Amino acid sequence: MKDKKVEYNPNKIEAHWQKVWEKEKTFSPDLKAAKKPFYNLMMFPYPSAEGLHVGNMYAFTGADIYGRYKRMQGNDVFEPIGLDGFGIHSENYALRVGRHPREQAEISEKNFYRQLRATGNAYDWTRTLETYDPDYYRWTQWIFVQMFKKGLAYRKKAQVNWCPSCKTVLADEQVIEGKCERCSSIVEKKDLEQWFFAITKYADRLLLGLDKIDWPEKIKIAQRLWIGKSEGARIEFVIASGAKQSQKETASSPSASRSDTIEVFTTRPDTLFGATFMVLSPEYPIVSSIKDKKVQDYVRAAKKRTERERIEEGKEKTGVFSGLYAINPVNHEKIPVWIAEYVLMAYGTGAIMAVPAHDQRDFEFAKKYGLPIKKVIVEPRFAGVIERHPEGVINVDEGVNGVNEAYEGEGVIINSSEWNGLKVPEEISKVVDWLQDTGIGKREAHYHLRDWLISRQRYWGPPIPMIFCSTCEKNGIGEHEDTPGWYSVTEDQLPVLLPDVEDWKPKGEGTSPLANHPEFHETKCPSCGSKARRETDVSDTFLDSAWYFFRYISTDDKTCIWDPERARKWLPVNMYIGGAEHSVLHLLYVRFITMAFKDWGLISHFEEPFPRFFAHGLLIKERAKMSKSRGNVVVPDEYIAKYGADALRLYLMFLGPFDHGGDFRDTGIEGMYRFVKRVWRLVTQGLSSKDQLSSINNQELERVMNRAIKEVSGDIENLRYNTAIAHIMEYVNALIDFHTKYKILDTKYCKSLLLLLAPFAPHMTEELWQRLAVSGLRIEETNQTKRQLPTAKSIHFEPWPQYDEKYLVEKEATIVIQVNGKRRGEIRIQSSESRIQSLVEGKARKEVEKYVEGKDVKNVIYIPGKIINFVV
RNA sequence: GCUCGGGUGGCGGAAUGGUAGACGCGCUGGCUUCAGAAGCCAGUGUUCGCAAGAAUAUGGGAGUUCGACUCUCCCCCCGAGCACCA
Repeated sequence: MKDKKVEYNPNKIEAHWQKVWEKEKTFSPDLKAAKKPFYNLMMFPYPSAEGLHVGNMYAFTGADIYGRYKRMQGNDVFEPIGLDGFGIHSENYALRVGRHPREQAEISEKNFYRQLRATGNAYDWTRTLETYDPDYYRWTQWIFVQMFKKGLAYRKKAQVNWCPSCKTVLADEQVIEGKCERCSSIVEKKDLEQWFFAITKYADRLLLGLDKIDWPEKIKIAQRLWIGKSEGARIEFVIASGAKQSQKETASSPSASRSDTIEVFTTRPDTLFGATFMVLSPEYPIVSSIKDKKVQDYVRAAKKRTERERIEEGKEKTGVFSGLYAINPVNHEKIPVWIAEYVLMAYGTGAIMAVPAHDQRDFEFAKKYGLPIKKVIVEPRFAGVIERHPEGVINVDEGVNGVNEAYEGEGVIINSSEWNGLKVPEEISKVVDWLQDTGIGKREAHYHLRDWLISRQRYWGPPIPMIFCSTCEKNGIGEHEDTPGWYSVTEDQLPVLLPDVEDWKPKGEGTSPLANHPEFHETKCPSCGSKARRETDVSDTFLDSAWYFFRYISTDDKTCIWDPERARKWLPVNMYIGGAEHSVLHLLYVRFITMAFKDWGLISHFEEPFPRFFAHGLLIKERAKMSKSRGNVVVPDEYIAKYGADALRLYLMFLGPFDHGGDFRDTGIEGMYRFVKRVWRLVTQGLSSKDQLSSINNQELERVMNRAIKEVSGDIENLRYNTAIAHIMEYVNALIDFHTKYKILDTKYCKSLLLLLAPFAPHMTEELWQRLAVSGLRIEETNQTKRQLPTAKSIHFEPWPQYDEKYLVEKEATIVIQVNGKRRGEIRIQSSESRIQSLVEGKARKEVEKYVEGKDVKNVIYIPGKIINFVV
């Protein structure tokens, strides 16, 4: 080439376009005027000062590509970014580096935003938000106040998860395998009074809503299991009179309203006749009133162990007889009441009816302590036998003695008077109806989901906007009748500012550092005016991130939580992309908060915040998750400096399917950098005018282009970026071959190539697009030192290329010939002829004569245009 | 223990009933160069063979089918989530 070569210089190009896009507000849609709003959102990042690593970049780039594709399809795409920098994650980082969280937040913010800019994502930089900004957390606090006003926020003394290292309580969702979600310390149980959000009131809606949303099945299943609905019945057992314990009424608990009965929850009311004993959890209220020394020793030993120890001690069940008896309400048998660890206070009523014949745990317990086992369900194949025994009593001991497991499968009820012959599980419902009619029990569902423990004994978070007045408490007055002494902070007093204090580190005494600051917590009661105290705990980080996408649409308006008109236009979020690790944390909380907003009338046209969610895979390094402690965190900066963000974006997306993640090894980046340079060279050197082309038959090229458009479009729509890039590469290879052969190339092929590549490599495609617009044909070195603002419309607003089916058909078809399913040859044939089977068969037959010769052709299978198989 | 993903060349992966290994990395040989880089050309699952060619091959085993990486059943291995939930 004689032309002056135009060198590819990614650093220069990328910095230039990033500046231009931000200055021109290229990716800041007019939220009011937009005609085709498309809210493209990536999961909220929390910034640490190590900053953004390639794992984050992997996720964000994948989300950005989708947004850019939607923009080129004519949508007004809104792609905001912000920082979830309030809360325990950020505070723990500040602790580690020994800097005040506020100071650290400033450093992290600057660094994180710088890195995010360098990745070239199409963020709307005019609408960033940070959760630690008082203009933001004012509304987080406002949400808390609304929760309190609607009775969804309440205080309760309960056994809660306590992380001894983070020195705070945690929600159930934040305990992973008995360990702290943040620091992996073993979580302890503590009896503390805390604030909760009543997410369980939404359990059924959270469950039902899953059927209506387009989320990965995996995530939906995880949420279903977490919500964990089990349907059954609550059944009351009366304690047999004659038990001489003095039963003092203990602290009122919903599960033990009366001390002379024991209520149980069971999913198998059909086995009630088989209940031969009962088991109470060691924490069950009446247990403490049993004076027996053996009982109290057992209970004390059990309580001393952590939950984790109890589980780790394995399947070996231990227990002690309480001395009490209860009456089985259906057959009036007197059955013993035991106390055992394997029954958990936290689930159901903390007491169970034990049916050893049909529950493996009860079975093991019964075997160990020699308790009776009564079979009340038989396998379906015995159904006929039961009909011949009107009493429904057959082989009571069959399958029990000498067998070492309970029968938990489906079957038919026996030994249960009028229930005999009912099929289970199909007819359990009839049993429950019967129990309801006779007043023995009532239909009930229980959930694994617990209320969301929202308070944290930490500094770096939004102070919970509540005030406690002991005077009012004494008088039994409060904002609600049932919350004496407690008042929410009035709206005009929000935000309750987090004060700058020196002793911000967690103390571990069950209170927040703010408890040491009277200047913060001393206040006046909003009702009676006497001395009162502010709540000093802060709220959970997950509350900050549970509503951020509402705020993005109105960051310019400080007078309301969001502009309702914009909400109607922009919400719900069209596409949400993030990690699967939040399936039962963030993604559940967000759905709950959104449903609450709907009930409060803040929104009306939706209650699922994310109708479409895509879970990307995890980018790992050397087969392990990137983490500071492993020392395998890869930062994108040096790669961007060396190869440019465009090459790195392409490399990351080419690694494998976006929902699978991948292992980051930098060997492949070189190859991708070469690819980017090849494209650059092709477009800068290879263009000629149309007239020169008239003599060359470029039908094949036309087909390749249309095919590329079709494949790339479909792949991006399904977020299959790796194959999209592969198809772009095939297209590039075809263009280079053509150019090598004829030395010319029609500009339109280069243009379509740039358009297809634009979402992946936004900077270099913009640069080439703009140069093409200026020069029309041949790109030469322009005066780079005096760059002007773009003269043409940004490539990122150009319409996405369309393909035409008619160019996709090949003139010649290759038909593979098989004999008995084995490939034996192939023929090429005019596409028009491929429809005529006899013709194809004849030609194919000749081709594979040596394999068919002298044999009977029993069958010929022909798939037009693809394959022909002779069966001999 | 239960639930959900996976298992394909030296590597990442493609192909969801019709030519297994697209696309890329790596590697081998060649061209170009003073040299390097970059670039270009050819090759690259395994076994036998100088070659033509043949056999064989998608964790293992069985099955359905004219035809199976793809569907069904059993087993092995890896990863993720939940876990004494009554």
